[in-house]
Amino acid sequence: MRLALVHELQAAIPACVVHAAATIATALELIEANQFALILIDPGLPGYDPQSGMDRLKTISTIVERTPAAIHIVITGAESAQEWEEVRTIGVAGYIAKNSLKPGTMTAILQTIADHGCCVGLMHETSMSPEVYHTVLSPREQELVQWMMQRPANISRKAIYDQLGEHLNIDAASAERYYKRAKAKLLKLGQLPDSI
Amino acid sequence: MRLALVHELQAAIPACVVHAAATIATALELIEANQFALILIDPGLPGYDPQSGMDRLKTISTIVERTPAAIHIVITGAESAQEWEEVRTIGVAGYIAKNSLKPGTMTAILQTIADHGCCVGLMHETSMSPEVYHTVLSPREQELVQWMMQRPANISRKAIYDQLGEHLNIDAASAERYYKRAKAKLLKLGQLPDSI
DNA sequence: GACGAAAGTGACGGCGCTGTCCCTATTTGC
DNA sequence: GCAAATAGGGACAGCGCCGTCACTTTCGTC
Repeated sequence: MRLALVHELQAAIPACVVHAAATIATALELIEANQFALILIDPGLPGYDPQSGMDRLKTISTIVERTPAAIHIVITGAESAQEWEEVRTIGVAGYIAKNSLKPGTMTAILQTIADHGCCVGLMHETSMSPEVYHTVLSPREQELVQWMMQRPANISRKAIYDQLGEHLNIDAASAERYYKRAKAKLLKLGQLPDSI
Repeated sequence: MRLALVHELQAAIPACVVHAAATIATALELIEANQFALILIDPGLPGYDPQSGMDRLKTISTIVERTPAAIHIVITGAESAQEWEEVRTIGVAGYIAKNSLKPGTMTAILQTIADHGCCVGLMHETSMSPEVYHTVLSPREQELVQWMMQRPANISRKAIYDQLGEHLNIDAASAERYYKRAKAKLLKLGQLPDSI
């Protein structure tokens, strides 16, 4: 889980160094030994950390107080607008619900913080369409299949190719070829979804 | 977060197809449209799902009842030995705490289920050493640096190379070269950690 | 002074993913 | 019927990661 966050961060910030801590104790060691520009805090479940009986708010404020030079973002599983208000007064710049953390969201969040000084929030899942992942497909192929499966019936495939070309900065023709290769792979392995 | 789980699964099971659902509603659609061999359930935070007021146990039992042919594993953030006992009687084969979910754990869990029929549990973090991730390093290099930083003072680097060679099925000499290349990269970019 | 452990550097083949280009049937719509 | 969209397959260069081989230098110790 930590790793997933690290990857999101690395995707959002090219050429960065990320330190991760499993417990509050190690986190406190880290912020004493290093100067961080950005700190993500996941307070974990209430009263979870075995090392200390600290609760969520105490955990957050402790870290924020000891690192006044850094920008702070709280990642939480149990989102709460009230908590967001509370941590905001402490000096936290962002508050993200894990549920709204899709690939790329981190980039957007950081951008918003950079622009509007601080302050971002939480939104609920909008796309509830199921997701399918095939190990035989490369990431690009995977993405193409994903997009194509979400295509509304009244839109031509060609339009999707164009969209994708723009979105990924590649030729629409290349996008087309990706999709075809992906489909061929799935067909050969008998993993052809009905929805294609 | 879902993605992280999917990746763990894909790493554990070569050549598989993974379906993922963001909500119980979509999950129920999926299990009606497909025949699954393995089902991971993350009941989420208590009373979280906006679509239904189902609580954790109800969510789990609903899914288990409707898919008698599948093996079920529950992934939870708020681990509880009592809950594990409860879901076990329902027919759940595994119970994993998110905190003990390190890369590779999934493989071990599935192996244990395959061997011992069912039944796996939860253990707390043992290694609390901090983790560092550099975008400039390739995964292999990253791993090498990680290992080397955890080296006890009384063990020669050569011994680590041998360990790694065995662990990764590569030449100890190659491991040595990886480490050196990684160090060179970090040095050139001024990101040299003190602990090397 | 000699010898071995450790450090630093350069180069190479293999492989998979990416993005591109080209060519041919079949189906769909006007 | 004709044109455009859809479907299918084959080839290629670039690039990064992986694993390997070889060579030089520095340091500490015996």
